[in-house]
This record gives sequence, structure tokens and C-alpha cells, in this order.
Amino acid sequence: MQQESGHRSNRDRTEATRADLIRAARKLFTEKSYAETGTPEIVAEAGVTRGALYHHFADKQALFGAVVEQEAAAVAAEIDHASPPSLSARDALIAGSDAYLEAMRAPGRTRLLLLDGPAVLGRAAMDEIDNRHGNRSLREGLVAAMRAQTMTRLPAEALTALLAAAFDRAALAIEAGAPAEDYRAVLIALMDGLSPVRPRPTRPAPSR
Amino acid sequence: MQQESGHRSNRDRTEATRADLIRAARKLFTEKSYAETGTPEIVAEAGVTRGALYHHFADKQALFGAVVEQEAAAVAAEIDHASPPSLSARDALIAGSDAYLEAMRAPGRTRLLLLDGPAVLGRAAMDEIDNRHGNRSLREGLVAAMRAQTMTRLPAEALTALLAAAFDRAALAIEAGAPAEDYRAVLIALMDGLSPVRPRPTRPAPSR
DNA sequence: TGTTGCATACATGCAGCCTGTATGTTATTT
DNA sequence: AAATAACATACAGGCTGCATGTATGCAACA
Repeated sequence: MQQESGHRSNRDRTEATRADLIRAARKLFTEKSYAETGTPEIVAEAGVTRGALYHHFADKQALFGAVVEQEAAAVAAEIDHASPPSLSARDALIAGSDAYLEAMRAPGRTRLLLLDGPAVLGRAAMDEIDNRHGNRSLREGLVAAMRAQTMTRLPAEALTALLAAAFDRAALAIEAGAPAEDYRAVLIALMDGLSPVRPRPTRPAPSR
Repeated sequence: MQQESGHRSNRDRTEATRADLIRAARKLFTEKSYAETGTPEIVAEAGVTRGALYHHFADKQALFGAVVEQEAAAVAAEIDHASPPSLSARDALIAGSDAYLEAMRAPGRTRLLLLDGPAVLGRAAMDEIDNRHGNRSLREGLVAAMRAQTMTRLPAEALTALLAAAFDRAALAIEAGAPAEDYRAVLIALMDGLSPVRPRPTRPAPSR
């Protein structure tokens, strides 16, 4: 059994402190907004001082960026986990949509990723993050569908971005209390509308 | 000829000062971000003191709200102005889309209405503003199309919100330098996809 | 019509907080 | 043990919101 707080390698210290800071910041950024959360509050929650924060991150915005990055990765992981590769292009897209909407129900995620994120980091930075995580699978799904001739050919970049925007707005509306089935139905209708052949409407919905 | 700075009714003073403040704030909020713009800077630009600001507006956020309100109304006016009522439902929607994308090219408008707006005022407040101005015509256009059987019946609220979200993202992408034709094409494809009958693709585009 | 009293439209000054940085101290690594 | 990394502490500047002070418009009454 090794000593409790004895030797700790510098890399371990850094890793632990950064993780503590990101965890604390995530908690507060999801409870309140970026602007309403101060660095004194964050470091108190993390159990360190502001010196540690500014040692590991350039500024408050950089810490926020790290939180967003992590959260975007988590959402992407949940989606990948929920959509097996054995589905048809269309079913895969629908499964992915449901997984996304479900993932975005985590408290504060919409504000973090869809409201504060774009405002604080800028749309360009958010696009970059999205393309590295969440949007990748969406884009691949769309390209696959187009390649399988089940979807009219369209500029992939633009199509991905606009559908993603619709998903985002749906997540926001649902969190605000709007009927989830309505938004799910419209999302599916939008995607199905892009097929040259009319897909027969599947069973109503998991209605989740 | 009446005296230059002689009598000025209180209502005139209020109106003028409020207008000056909103104008100055709009200028700065579109040049920089909400967070980067300080009230000292705003009042200097407006030629008043901070006392005047806090006399007329509850806080900085309220002033921002007034700016957003005005800007949303301006966008809606430009759209209404550009879409004559003599068009078919589909053509009217396309004309409205083009007008919207064109209106959003005004410098700083995307940041004001699409980035800072939702983050500072919240999505709920922005929805309320949008529904009072811009989205109204979009929603009416969609309902008209559905009623004319040229569009599958879908929950109007959700459809309006999601299409609006796509428009918004398109405006952001275009401002970021993305090819406008791509996004216009996808937007039209999304709307056309909702028709039971396949509309034949019209001439390429104004390609603006 | 003049004046008296109040409300409105500001200007100025202050208190508190927050961010970023500079400097000091302790623990690691070499 | 020297150097470097990982912090803690202290400080400077700026900003927001409010409280207080002042001048101007306004309304009623004499």
C-alpha cells in the first residue's frame, strides 16, 4: 500500500488538477451560464486556487473550451454506442437522431453546447469541434445514404450542417417542453424528403 | 424657426436618448460581441452618461434586448418587402429564403441575432421575438403550402422552428465564407422534399 | 400668469466583483 | 543542488449596478 499523499509524479498532478477543474467547471457551466459562473467559484468547487487554473489554462475561455470539447465527445460516444452498423442507411440515421436527442437531455448540455458554446467560442470553433466528434457520424451517414442512391445528391458539407442545425433546435425545443414526437416527426420527414423514393412511414415512433 | 436647444418635451428627450443609446449599442454590439462591449463605451458613443443608460434600461441586458428586438424587426421588414403576395406557395417560400439570407449579410447581424441573442436572452426569449417578427411569415407560408396540399401535413410549430434553424445556420455558414449556392440548394431541397409531388427543379439560382 | 411642488431625466460617485498577471513558495525532476 | 514545474498569494485595472445629487419639465393652484 503506497502513501496517501506521498510521491505524486508531476504528470499525475497535472492530469488530476486539470480533471478536477474541468469537472467543477462543467458542473457550474451546466447549472448556470458561462457568464454567470466566476473563476473563484470554479476553483472553490475544484478545491484549488485560481493560480492553478491560470497555470493550466490560458484563460476562462480556454477552460470553457476544454469542457465543451469533453462534452461534445461524450455526446458523440453516446450516439455511436446506440447505432449499430447493421442497419439500413435510413434506419441508421433515425437511430442516430434518437440517440442525439436523448443524449441532449442531460441537464445543461443544450446551454453548454448550443447556446454558450457558439457565443463564447464562435461558430467556427464549434463547427471544428462538431466535425471532429458528433457531426462526423451524421455526415458519414448522409454520404452513405446518398451513395446508396436512397438520397438525392447534395453538397455534403451544407446538408450536414443544416440537418445538424435542425437537430440542435429540436433538442432545445424539447428541453423547453415542446412535444418531442412533433419534432422527431419533422426531423424524419425532412430526411425522408431527400429520398428519390418515398419511404413508407414506419411505425409511429418509440414516442420516448 | 424655433429655438435650437430651447424647450424639449420630456417625451422627446426620452425618445431621443433611448434612440441614441440603442443606435450606439447596435453599432458596438455588431462590431464586437456583447461581452466585449462595455457600458462606458456605449454611453460614450451615444454621447450620454451611464446614468442615462440605467435610467432608461434596467441593465445592460435590457438594452441588448431592445437592440435585438429592433434588428429582428428590420430583418422581418426586409423579408416582407421582398416577397410579393402574388407568388405560388413554393415560390413565396423561396423568395422569402433568399430575402432572409440576403438580409443576414448585414455586418454583425448573425452574431447579434444568432449567437449572442440566444446566449444572452435565452432561446425562449429569442423564440418569442422571432415568432413576433421573422418566423411569422415563414410559418404562414408553410401553413399555406400545407393547406394548398403542396406540402405534407406536419406540426406547424415544429416545422417552422426546424426550418428556421436551418436558415439560421445557413446564414452563419455563408457569412463564414461557405458557398452560398450550396446552402441555398440544400434549403430548397429540404422544403421541396416535403411536397407530396416532386417539384421540377427550377433554374439553377440567382447565384447571388 | 406666476409660483409652488413633484416627477422625470439625467450626471456623478461609490462599492463590490471579476479577470488576468506578476510574484512568491513548495514539490519534482535531473 | 540546480532547474523547472505546479501551484498559492497579492495586486492592478475594469466593469456593473446602485445610491445619491442636480437640473429640467410639468401640473395645479393662486
